[in-house]
Amino acid sequence: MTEDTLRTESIPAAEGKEFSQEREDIIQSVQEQQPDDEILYDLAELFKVFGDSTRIKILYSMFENELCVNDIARLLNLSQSSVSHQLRILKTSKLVKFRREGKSIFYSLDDEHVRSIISMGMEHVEE
Amino acid sequence: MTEDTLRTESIPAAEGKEFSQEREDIIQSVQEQQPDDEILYDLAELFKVFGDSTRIKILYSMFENELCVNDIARLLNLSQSSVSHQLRILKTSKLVKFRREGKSIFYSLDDEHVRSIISMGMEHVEE
DNA sequence: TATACATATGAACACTTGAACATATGTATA
DNA sequence: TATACATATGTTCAAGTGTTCATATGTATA
Repeated sequence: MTEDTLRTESIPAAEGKEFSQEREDIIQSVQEQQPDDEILYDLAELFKVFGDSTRIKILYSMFENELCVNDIARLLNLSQSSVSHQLRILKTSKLVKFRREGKSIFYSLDDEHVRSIISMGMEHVEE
Repeated sequence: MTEDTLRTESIPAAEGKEFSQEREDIIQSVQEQQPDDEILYDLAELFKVFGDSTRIKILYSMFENELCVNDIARLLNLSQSSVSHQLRILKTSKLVKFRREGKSIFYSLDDEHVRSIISMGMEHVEE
């Protein structure tokens, strides 16, 4: 029973449980279920966009209304530049859409996913 | 018609649309609907936790199985230290729970909210 | 209790990022 | 087209953050 060089894992041979092999199987199973790294990377990038209080405030302000940049800036007491920068990020992530009306540009949430994600998060926070 | 000093807003008096006042009303309405800053701050903090690819990978690996620190480290090819650090963040945010079994500590997703949030994000990403 | 194993923690460092400021672009009107 | 308004963009900088390395704590067994 000299399995010392088999692998680095501890195998409690006395108990005969083969604990390590069980873990290996689970790890392999998880590995197969795990989405591609690229997708998980994109997923993290998505949440990263939600992970800033300024952007969350902006998103929430558009929960039921479309608003123009200046509206948001005054509403949240932010500089126009800051709002515009953040809106660009939200635009890039396809979280908001926009339409032009004269000199103003009206922004609104892009789809129901956005509302759902925020709502889910809210439920978790409000516990 | 010298309304120059009234306010900085442009009021197209010619059209008589009182555009500015309409915006003011909307802004006030949104302001009343907006949750407290503190809540939105917490919400952003929550999403911030999801907004890191390492943590997302860790969370996803526990989607259907409980795993110990070492499992995760090998599975995702991360250092034990890094996993432990990230798990602490996930623990603090109440996204994962854990139980001890001998020398190992098994982690798993804390509740269905976590799964829901990830799934919602996935839907958005997979478009 | 001495040892090995599993996990947690602390400190240092490189990297990322949001805010501010200045400026550019785009649009409507006189 | 000159002007004013609305929005967008580029740059700089301070603050925040993930990883690594070293080390500490906790647990089981000889």
